[in-house]
Amino acid sequence: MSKNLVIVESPAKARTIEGYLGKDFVVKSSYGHVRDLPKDDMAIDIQNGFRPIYEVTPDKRQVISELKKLVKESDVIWLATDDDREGEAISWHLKEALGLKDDTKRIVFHEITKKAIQNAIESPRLIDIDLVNAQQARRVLDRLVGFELSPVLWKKIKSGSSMALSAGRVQSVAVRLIVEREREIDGHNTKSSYKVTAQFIVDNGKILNSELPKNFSTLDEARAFLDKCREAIFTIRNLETKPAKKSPAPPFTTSTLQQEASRKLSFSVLQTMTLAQKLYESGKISYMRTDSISLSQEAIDKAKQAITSDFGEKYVHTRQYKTKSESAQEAHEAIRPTDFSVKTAGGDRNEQRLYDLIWKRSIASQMADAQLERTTATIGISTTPEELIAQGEVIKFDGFLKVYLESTDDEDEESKGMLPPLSIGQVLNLDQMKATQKFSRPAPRYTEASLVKKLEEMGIGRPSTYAPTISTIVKRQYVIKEDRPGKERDFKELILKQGQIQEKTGKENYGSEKAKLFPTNMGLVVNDFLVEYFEGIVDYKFTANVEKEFDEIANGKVGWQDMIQNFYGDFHRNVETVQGATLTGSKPGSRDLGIHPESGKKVSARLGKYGAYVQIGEATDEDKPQFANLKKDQLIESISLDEALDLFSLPREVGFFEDKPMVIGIGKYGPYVKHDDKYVSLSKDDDPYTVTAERAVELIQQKRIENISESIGEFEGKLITTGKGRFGPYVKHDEKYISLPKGEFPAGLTLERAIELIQQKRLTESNKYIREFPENPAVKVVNGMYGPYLAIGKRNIKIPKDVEPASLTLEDCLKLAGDTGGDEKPKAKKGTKAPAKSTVAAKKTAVKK
DNA sequence: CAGTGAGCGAGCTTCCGCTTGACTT
Repeated sequence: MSKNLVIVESPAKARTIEGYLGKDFVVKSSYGHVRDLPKDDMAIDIQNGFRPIYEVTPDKRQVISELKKLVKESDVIWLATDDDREGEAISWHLKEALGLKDDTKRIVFHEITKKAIQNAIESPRLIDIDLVNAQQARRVLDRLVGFELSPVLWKKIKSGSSMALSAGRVQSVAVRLIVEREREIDGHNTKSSYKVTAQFIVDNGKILNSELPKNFSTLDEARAFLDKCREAIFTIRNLETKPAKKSPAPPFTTSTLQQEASRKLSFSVLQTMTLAQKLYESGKISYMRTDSISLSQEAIDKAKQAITSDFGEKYVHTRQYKTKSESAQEAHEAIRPTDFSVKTAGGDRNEQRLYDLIWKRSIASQMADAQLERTTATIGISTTPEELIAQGEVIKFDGFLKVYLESTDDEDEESKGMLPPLSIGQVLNLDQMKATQKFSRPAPRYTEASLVKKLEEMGIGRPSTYAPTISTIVKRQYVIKEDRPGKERDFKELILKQGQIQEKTGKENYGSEKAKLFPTNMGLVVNDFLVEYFEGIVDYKFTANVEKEFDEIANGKVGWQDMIQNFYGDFHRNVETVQGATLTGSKPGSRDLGIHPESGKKVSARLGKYGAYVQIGEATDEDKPQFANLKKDQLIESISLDEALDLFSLPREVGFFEDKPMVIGIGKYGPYVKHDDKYVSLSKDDDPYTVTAERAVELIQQKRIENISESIGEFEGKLITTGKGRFGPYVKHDEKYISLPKGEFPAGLTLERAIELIQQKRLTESNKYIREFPENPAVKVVNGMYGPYLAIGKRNIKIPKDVEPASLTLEDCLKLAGDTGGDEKPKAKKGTKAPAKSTVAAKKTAVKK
């Protein structure tokens, strides 16, 4: 009986598969990639065919050493990493790192079913070195681009270790999309037109809504039309009923899951992925990082069963969806429940909500089309050839909509409702007709999820990187995700009622944004720089083009080094040129705004180390130039001279309080009110440029209240006091301090609330220590944020999953401490700095062993 | 705790893609 070791990428997958394979098989996981280029060194021998110098990733050393042990004990090794470019490379790296033979068995499967695994075991192949080379080309290209481009930004735009700038094939395009969308919106020319709608009352008091297919471009035209309708007779000229159908959407991929969870549940892409990961680890859903929309036959059969038992057989319509995406690699199934008969996922509320979404979408994908009937009524007007149109929709058979209709949070599909009974020739009674001014809208700003959608459409990035890419561009402060209030505008409306036309002006709010991505000044500057000097890299088609070349490598038609050489020549020359050149034109991120009307000095907006600012005068002037920061949200490229000069109105006196002046300013720690030599920070919602004296007084008084400690009552015979200390506002009772939760202040704190907080704190305290030992008070079993751990003196030791923390004895604890005890190696100090790196990393070829 | 931005230059930073568990009041 031979012993088998199967290596997959994910531990959850390993657990499942082990169950399918029986006793002779041990299934372990590599936890993703095990070797990579070192983090802080180019590690590519450019002179020698771009030879990459890999190392076992530090956090994978243990994985590798454990796998090595198992390899020794096994007769047959099966490399079962994902069936895509990265997966093939992981197998190859495993082979190299574990010292396996070239003929090690490589197996692949696209679904985690017993049958699929057994089939795979029956038809092993060898590692596909061409595919591995395509991955190496991808890796080397990304490293070259990232590690040569980023330093150009440090040199030409801003350097500094905190919030370092960076550029890369994926992130820079993501930023570009956001920047260009913002400019599109900025340049949008709002046009208005007048939309005509009419409401009729039919025999039995029911209402018929209709509209004119065309809009009028001016108020006068709209008025002329309504004028004609004043005395008109309205007749049904035509009634047409057509069957229609709606089909369900395919089951989720990573990207569509992120979009839907964003729209329906308002989750961020990171939140969605974290929840999905939990569902995956607890065995509730299939793998969540996938670009495939197909389901295993087994899953389809199970879905069919579930639909039949829940809704009946006529609701079943199984389908196999095929991806339209060229970049899809389809190593996994679409995202689906592992068991369709399970409707609850356990875990917290949001896990359940996400699971519900996945369940519904997967089930719906295997359900019948909805059958509809659309009725169109054409309404003639006796005084003009124009016609009004009324449309209604009736669901004849709900099909998959049954699953969606159950959901309360589905609002994207507004149903049109039914038309009242009508007949041709019927004369209608006009209740009122309106011509309402409508404004054209610019393209919408990106949300995280719509950005992911766009990137996916362009074939940029992978399911595993969508969420991290967004984190990167936010962390670099190229973009910011936030809400912004809208503006108000007037709109005109003409109303025809009882033969009279009335003109009305209404107000509407427009342009308010929620959780949208906006470019920052830094994002604009870095993007413009890259577009100007490295257009080839931030070109939207760059990834698509290199992907084609990677495919050729994978097909064995092109050598990977040749491909990289071909790319690198021009790219590197360009890097050198831009590095060395004094940039033509003005410094990136600088813009002249005009002349200061009083002093005649030049006014300019620039990007500095601390952000964007406006400067009056030149550094070379006799007297020093004056500076002022731009407000949050103000962009260098769009600030006007007036807005810029307005920034110099700080610090300003807003008024007096208790005979002393209050001064508003902006300091190192943000906007403040200074009064009686004491500073009070403004709140986030206060604009220092417009804040009033009343508000300033309020802030000063609020601060006083917070700082004064006062007793608010007694509890268990001891005083409860509130106050503000080093760590913020607190409640104190029995010599113990409790920090107030965010948003709560001592000022409004009731005795009841204070007692609640004290009891809450006791509860968590009592839950915290799972076990204590009177014999040895230094040893405790503690419930920590990341699970139970053992605290012995100053050391903390994680308690293994298979140990029940509540039943540990003191001896167990000491043993646990002894097992994992002490031999922590001090990290080898990073070598004293190597001689200055030449521009290329040729030197690093010196063997690393 | 309540000012800084240029320039002089050393020394710091960085990519994309695959995975989860390490941080502990």
